[in-house]
Amino acid sequence: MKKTILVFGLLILALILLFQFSKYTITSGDVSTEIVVSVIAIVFFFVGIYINKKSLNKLPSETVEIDHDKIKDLEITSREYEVLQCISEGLSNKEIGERLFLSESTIKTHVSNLLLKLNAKRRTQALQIAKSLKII
Amino acid sequence: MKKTILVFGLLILALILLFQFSKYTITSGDVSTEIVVSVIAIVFFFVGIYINKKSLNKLPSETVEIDHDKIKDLEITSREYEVLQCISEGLSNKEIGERLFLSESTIKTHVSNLLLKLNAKRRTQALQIAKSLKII
DNA sequence: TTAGGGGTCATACTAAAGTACCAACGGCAT
DNA sequence: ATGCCGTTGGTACTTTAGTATGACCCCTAA
Repeated sequence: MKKTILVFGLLILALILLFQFSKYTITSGDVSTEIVVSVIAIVFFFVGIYINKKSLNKLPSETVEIDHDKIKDLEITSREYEVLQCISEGLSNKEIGERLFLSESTIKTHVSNLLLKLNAKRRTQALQIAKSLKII
Repeated sequence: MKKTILVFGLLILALILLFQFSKYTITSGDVSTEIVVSVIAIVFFFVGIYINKKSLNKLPSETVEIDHDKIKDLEITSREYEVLQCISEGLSNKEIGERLFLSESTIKTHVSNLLLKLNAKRRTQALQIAKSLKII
């Protein structure tokens, strides 16, 4: 946090200096206007990129597109997919049953089928596989 | 793709116009230098942000930064963290033990401590919590 | 040197997960 | 209408996960 303040402080200082410098050079006529304008443009262009990168790092922005075709390829049914989503939320079979108004037996059936279709031995492995396949 | 070319074409055109406009206004002296420089700075600042966003969208860029401070805050030890990573790979306690050359008992101890520290009831829930905390 | 923390391991137990098999119902296509 | 498939649910069982407790070792800070 202190580092961020320091960086931004130096940045603003540098920009003010650049600003004053450009004013001076343009009015004095030592350097051509094109070059000064170009320098300002380039500097602020990269400042924009830098600030943008910083702000993007703070938001997570998890843009993971779900591969619906893959789900169909694996012959995962809609119910099974619902159960898979519940598993990824860390719910137990009992809790999944309560959420979907089904018995724990049914959830076990769905989970077993899911493990077969995802070729997993455990629900945690199913999660890892499903993520690598961009299913969840 | 055609859209991208169109957008960039218009952008470059606008920038050239802005460039010429700034040259004209500075040399003619109608508008103060400060304002022209400010306009150029602001415009290129946002152009930088825009270009950066565009380029970032093209790469998938799974930039999930791990929050090491959080790990320390939760008092998760290095061994426990290793076990957590193994869990996220879908390994069983036995398999984790084999990978880390430890007994299954030890893994169970670490897992239990992890669940306490992450305030989770199950390993799947621990995964979900750890992900939300940007620990894994 | 002693207390505390991290790491290791064990036993004994309960709870949850997972497997196997069976059964029933409804929709849908041949 | 006959068969397939998805969905639901059950029983019975094995395996894995998780808890509780105690023990030992090593290192480090007080």
